[in-house]
Amino acid sequence: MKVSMKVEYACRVLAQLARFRGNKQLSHVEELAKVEEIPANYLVQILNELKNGGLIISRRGKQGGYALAKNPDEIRLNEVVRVIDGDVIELNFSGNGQSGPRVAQVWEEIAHNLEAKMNEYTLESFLQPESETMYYI
Amino acid sequence: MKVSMKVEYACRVLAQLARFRGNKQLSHVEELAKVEEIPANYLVQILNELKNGGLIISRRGKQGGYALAKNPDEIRLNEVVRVIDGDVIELNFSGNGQSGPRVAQVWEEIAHNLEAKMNEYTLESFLQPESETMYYI
DNA sequence: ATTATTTTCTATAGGGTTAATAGAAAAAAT
DNA sequence: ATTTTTTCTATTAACCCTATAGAAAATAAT
Repeated sequence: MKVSMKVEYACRVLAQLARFRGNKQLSHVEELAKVEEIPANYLVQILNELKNGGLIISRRGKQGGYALAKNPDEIRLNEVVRVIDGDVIELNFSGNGQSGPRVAQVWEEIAHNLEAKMNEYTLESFLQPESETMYYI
Repeated sequence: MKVSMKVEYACRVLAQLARFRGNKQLSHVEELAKVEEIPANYLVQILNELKNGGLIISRRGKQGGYALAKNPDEIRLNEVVRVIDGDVIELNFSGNGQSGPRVAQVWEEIAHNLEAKMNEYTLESFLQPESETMYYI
C-alpha cells in the first residue's frame, strides 16, 4: 500500500505553482523540474495530467507555461491523487469467498476515512511552515 | 495507492480462522482455500507469512493445520497489513526539491491517520454482520 | 513570414513487483 | 513405514511504474 513517486512529484510541483500564484509570468517545465528536482521529461507528463484534470492551466509557445487553475486553498489533496492515480484508494476486492463481502465492506470504510482525511488538506498545507492544522468547511 | 490481493486474501483467511476459534481441530490449507476461494498454492505462502508474523500458529503432519494465535479481538488490522505488506503505508518520499520536506511532512500525517484508523478494527470486525463501530481501549 | 520557444502527444523500454504455480523436504501421527 | 500436512524455495508470466525520447502543434517575437 504505497504512494507513488508520481503523486509526490505532483504535490511538489503543485506546491511550487502555489508559490507563484498571482504571478503574471507562467512557470516553465524546465524551471519547475530544476527547483523541485524532478526529471523534466517525466514532469511533462504529470503536468499534462494535471491540466487534463483541471487543476492547472497552460499556454503554449513563447511566454507559455503553467499556472494553477484555482487558488491553492481550493485544490484539495484527494483531488490531486484522484487526477494522478485514478482513485484515492484502489480496492480490487472481489468480495469472493465466505468472508469476502464483509471484508470488502470494512475496507470500504477505511478507504472512505482516508479520503475524508485527504479532503482536509489543500495546496496551502504545503506552504505552511509547520503543522498548522487544517479544517474544512 | 492500492491494497493488494495478498492483503485481501490474508483478511479473508484470518476471518475464517476467527470463525473456528476455540475449535480443537486445526484448519487445513485445502479447506481454507476452498471456502474462501483462494488459490491453495498461493494461500500457503500467505499462511506462512502470517505464522512468521505471529498472528497464527501451525502444526505439521496428521492432525496438523492452522489456528489463530490470539483472540480475534486482539488482532488488529494494521498488524495484518504490516505482516503482509511490510508497512501500512509506504511513502518513498525523497524529501528532495524545494517543496519536498513539507510535502513529506503532510503525507506523514495522513499515513499516521490511516494507521490509527486501521488500529480501530480487529478480526472481529470481519465477523459482525453490519457496521457495528469498533472502539479500542 | 520566419524563427525561437514552449507545450502536447505518443511510443517505447527497463526494472521491479505481484500473483500464481510447482515440487521437494521436513515433521508428525497412525 | 506410510500417510498427511506444513515448510521452504525456485521459477514464471503478466503487469505497472518510472523514465526517456522525439516529433508535432501552437504561440510570441523579430
